[in-house]
Amino acid sequence: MRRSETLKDRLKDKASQLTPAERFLSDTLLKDYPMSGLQSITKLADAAGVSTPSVIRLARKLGFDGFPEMQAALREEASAQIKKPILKREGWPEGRKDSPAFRNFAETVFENLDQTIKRLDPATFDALAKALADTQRNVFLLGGRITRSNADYFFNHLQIIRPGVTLLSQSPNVWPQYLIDMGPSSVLVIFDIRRYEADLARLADLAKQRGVVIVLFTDQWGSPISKSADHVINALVEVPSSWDSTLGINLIVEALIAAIQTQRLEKARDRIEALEDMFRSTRIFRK
Amino acid sequence: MRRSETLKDRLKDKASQLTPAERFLSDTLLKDYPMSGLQSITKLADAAGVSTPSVIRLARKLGFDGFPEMQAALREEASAQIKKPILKREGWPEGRKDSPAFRNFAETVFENLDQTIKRLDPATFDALAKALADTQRNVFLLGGRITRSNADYFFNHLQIIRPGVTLLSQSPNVWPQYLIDMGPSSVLVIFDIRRYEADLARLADLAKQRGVVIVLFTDQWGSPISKSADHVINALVEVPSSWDSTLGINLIVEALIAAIQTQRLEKARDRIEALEDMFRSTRIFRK
DNA sequence: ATTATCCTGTAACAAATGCTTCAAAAGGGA
DNA sequence: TCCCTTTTGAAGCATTTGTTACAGGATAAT
Repeated sequence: MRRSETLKDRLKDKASQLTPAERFLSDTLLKDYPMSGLQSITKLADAAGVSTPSVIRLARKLGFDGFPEMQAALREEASAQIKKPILKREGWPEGRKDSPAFRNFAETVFENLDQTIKRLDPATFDALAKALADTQRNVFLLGGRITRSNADYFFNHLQIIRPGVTLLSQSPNVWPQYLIDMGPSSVLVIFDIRRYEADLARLADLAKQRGVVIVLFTDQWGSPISKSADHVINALVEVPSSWDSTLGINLIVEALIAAIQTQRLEKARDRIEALEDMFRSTRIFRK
Repeated sequence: MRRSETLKDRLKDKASQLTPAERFLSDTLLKDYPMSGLQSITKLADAAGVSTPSVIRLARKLGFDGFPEMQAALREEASAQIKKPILKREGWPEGRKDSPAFRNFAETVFENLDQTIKRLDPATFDALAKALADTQRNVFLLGGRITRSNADYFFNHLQIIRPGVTLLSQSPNVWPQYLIDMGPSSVLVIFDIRRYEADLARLADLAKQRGVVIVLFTDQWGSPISKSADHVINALVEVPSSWDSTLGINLIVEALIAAIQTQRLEKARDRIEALEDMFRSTRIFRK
């Protein structure tokens, strides 16, 4: 018997061989499919007006070892049905010679991105874009040991788009110098994923006391900073590797950059042009 | 607003007040929502890696009397969700309020990643991983104005995994100091996407003359450096934004990191442990 | 350092669940 | 009608589940 057979199908196949009591059950199972089958055996039996042994007999008749097995199959089935990805991709091309490890890695990354978007609260995203586009607010960014590059990437773009953006140094002992300039109209963007860093949490607390708006980019489990943060972005980071993947974080960062840029389109354009001019006139290495 | 609150919402509302164990649970619940919550409390606890009492505590914190109550609510919820949209099941979930711009952006990124992988030659990937795992070779990395963060990200990980890794300064006028140490057994990894930078090409040429193996991460059109590069990775970077997306590059970088790490597993482990020790003994900011 | 607080898992327990046995109904031909 | 087969639920049992109490362990505060 192949595994891909759905419970519905099995019921239909055996329909003619069912006893009256089993028919009641089948009816109940199909009535609120598949949820009715996910209750306890007692509740299901009651709902169908039969006894619990009848349920077990049906499960066996359908080819399962017992009721829990049937329920597990049902759960699996429903899970597969519900779990439609937002972002779907076609399969791998035939005849590719890349390693299973690579495929596995890539597949996981895709799922992570999908889940990251699913868990993202659109309101949070919009609020974030708005706050970061507001030039009345100063923006400070800081990453951890691994996420410092993500912070840098965000900083790099933000700095081009708008004024008042600062990337904090990696050395905690100079943070106070930045803290002194933070206030209620400031935004502090912190990146902190697994192996959460105590120093970052400490800084977040101090900033919080000064009324700073705190934005946190973290993993699916959430850094301790979640407690004091005003906005939290949870990105899935787990991949088959000794290292975590920050692609989910990058996705949101890039989307934010696009949104912010759009919000201050005209102003940003002038700024960028001015920047280009300066770049052109300060080349050193040339020729 | 009372009963209609979904478990997902409750989790989000209380997210900041959750303890670590509860965060693991929350993650597990959301991962295969809502099916993961329909198992027995034991299975759920196991899947999340916590104890059963923690599950009950979470259920209570979310406003339920106990685990069965929470499960019943979940079942109700799932039942409603399944029987409602018979047709419109795929794509973005109903009732999401995010902007069309965001959707568009996310979908484009996904296609880019997909295409980037399709265009990647597995042989190139393997050759790259092998070369970068070889400690006989010195590795130098350098990015452009935007891609410097990607270079930094790669550098950050490589440096932890293996010795002999150098990130070149952004200032072209100090590059000669690095060039002097490059030879036929060196690898130079350059990131150069649209708005290709002449300085980078110049450096690549000089390095090429010294027999350096040149690895290039670029966009779909290809930086001029492609000509002198030994290995080229083309990532799609175009998104509905004023800025290019470097997610494709990051994907390959992360996959490479995983592959390299795997290749020198034992040696890397010792190195990482030694690093951890040093980190622990050099904390400054604490208290 | 020491204390207090919070977090979390172990262990014990009660309450169900899932299953087996068995005898009573319910048909179904002679 | 009788006898035989099939179907069914009641009762009892072992397991598993959901819950409580408690104590070790981690954190933070003093």
